[in-house]
Amino acid sequence: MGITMQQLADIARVSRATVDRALNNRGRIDEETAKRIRELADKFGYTPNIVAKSLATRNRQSLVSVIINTKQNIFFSDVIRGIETTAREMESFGIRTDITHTSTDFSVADQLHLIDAALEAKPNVLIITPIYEPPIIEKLRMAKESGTEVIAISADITDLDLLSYVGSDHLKAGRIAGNMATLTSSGHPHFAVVIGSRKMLGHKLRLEGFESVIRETLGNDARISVIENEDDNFISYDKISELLCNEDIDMFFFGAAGTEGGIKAIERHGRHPRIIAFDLTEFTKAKLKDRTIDAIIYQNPYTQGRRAMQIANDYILKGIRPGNPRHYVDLHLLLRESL
Amino acid sequence: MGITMQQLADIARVSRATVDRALNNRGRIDEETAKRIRELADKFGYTPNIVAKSLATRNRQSLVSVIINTKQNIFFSDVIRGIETTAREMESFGIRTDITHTSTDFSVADQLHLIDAALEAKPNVLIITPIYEPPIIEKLRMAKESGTEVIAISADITDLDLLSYVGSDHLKAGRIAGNMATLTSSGHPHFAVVIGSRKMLGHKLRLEGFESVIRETLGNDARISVIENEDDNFISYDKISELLCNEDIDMFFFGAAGTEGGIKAIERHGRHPRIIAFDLTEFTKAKLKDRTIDAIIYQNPYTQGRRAMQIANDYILKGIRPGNPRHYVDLHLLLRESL
DNA sequence: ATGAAAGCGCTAACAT
DNA sequence: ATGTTAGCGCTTTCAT
Repeated sequence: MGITMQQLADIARVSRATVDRALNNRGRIDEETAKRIRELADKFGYTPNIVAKSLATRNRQSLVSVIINTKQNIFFSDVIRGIETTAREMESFGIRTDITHTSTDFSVADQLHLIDAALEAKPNVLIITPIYEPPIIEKLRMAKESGTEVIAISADITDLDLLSYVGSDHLKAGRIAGNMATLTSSGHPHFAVVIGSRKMLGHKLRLEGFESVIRETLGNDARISVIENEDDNFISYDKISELLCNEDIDMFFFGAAGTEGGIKAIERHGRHPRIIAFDLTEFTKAKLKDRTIDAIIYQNPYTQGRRAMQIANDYILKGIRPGNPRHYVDLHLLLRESL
Repeated sequence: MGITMQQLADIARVSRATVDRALNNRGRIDEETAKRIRELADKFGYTPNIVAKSLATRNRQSLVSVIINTKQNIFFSDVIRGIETTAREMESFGIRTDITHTSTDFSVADQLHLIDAALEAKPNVLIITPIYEPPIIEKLRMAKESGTEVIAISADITDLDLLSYVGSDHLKAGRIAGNMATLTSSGHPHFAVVIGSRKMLGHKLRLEGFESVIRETLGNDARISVIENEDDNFISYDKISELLCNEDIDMFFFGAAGTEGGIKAIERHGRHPRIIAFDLTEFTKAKLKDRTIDAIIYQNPYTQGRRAMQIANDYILKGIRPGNPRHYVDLHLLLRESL
């Protein structure tokens, strides 16, 4: 435990207020004394007591605003749980959290409105799953200019100076799936990768990751078929049914939505290819349990929510900006016995 | 944000001190008023501000003592990192942490001495990797009686009323390894499980977990050979060399130490069985990278350290005792691409 | 440019 | 049995 502000003030023969001015660059202080105090602080290893600090500033209520879609996906309800748990812990520190749940898929215009509404309250940090469109990006840029830092969660935005992106490394997720695929197959396997669309960055990256590992490991001994199902279970069902009529697939990698339709098609067809899926839903969990699915790549939604909040809190409480603005949450490979 | 203690006092028409007495059972108060205040607190949803609380009690310095062996295993240096990181965060809350590193394998007598030394300072919580011997258990029981709660980390103790055991579920670890084994083999596989000794609880459980999954999944189609290497690399090398001369092993599961010797034997022999190992060391990491090892079961040592400290802190700061005294940290299955 | 003093929500020693 | 008061380490307003 280092020295206190009062002790430092005594050493420097000034008052606490002066130490405060020197260390927090509040101006109205002689640059000489300021420098002297800073050196002394350094020498004696002074570190502010964050508990006392937040007690003192608790009237100056900080605010974190969160805009996230609840219903679209079970994934997000776990993200929200992570956010809420952390929010409760931070209340004692005088940090309030305002969560806007959006219950349906929303348009760019909708999200713009929500952002505007959230910014009214002048939050210190805005946590959002942004739609990747120019008007949104522009709006978020303005938010930052007016003093609200932005954290993108679960969906990245590259052309904006974010406080952080918190989410998963999709390329890596694809590589892990590919790694598992090579371990669980032999001979000249034929793999099928099912995604929503190559136009979606996350999906595209997962596919690339998968393909690259397969090529590096098996070269041309393996074949890869790609199915784009527009995240729709029925398209998924139809396309996979068709594929199975013509080809002998050894393993499926479901890299996005439409897993249920796809697996239904596989079951109807009566074969037992290996299956790797993405994310833990009621459905994938049940299918992992009954051994239909062999492995699941898990993106840790709860942790994503928690980390985003922790980054917001560290920024508000200690003024810390993360060294690396891309915060990738660990990806886990779950087997039946991991549950 | 709920109401403050002062507000509650005003509502109840008493002083803050009385509210304090009522809510913290400090006695010297009329049972009637106490009850009335508790009801009021409930009604208005009063929750103590933990920040103010710890500021107020920071002179009453709480202490967490830690006894852990550093050098024996890289595993523990990660546990310690987790402990130290959390310790630093808690300093502002007036919780000091005292870590005793023990640099070599130690005897029961050594550990008894260390416990005695640690207890001198009357810590609120003692975090320790206990040796499972009666004198140690007896000593820890006394610690608890004299007001020091005990957290066992990475090694469980069953016949003692611990604040918590933090570590991994060895049976589950074995089952995950078995699960991976079934996924990566076909036909009538022959598995070899390498442990230190069946006499060590953790090793025995991992073996049992592995065997049970294999039996459930493959029945008698699979064969399992067990090797006990006394955690010694040379014994490991010899026994595995011998095994490989006589048998055709499809997969090895290294469930404890002696992995390096064992893998050396396998490499000398020139075969390429699948290999699943335990824990992330420099060696296993390198072998996972170069594809000698296919998968690693990871016990999250860092998280173990962190969780143990969090449990200690919650107990000290909020008086919370975990509902379940067995806190199992998530087990992760790592592939080459997970690194 | 610097200091004094009040206050954040709580605990604890000291009255009454 | 209950109240008063002085802190805990910091920020902030108001004097000087």
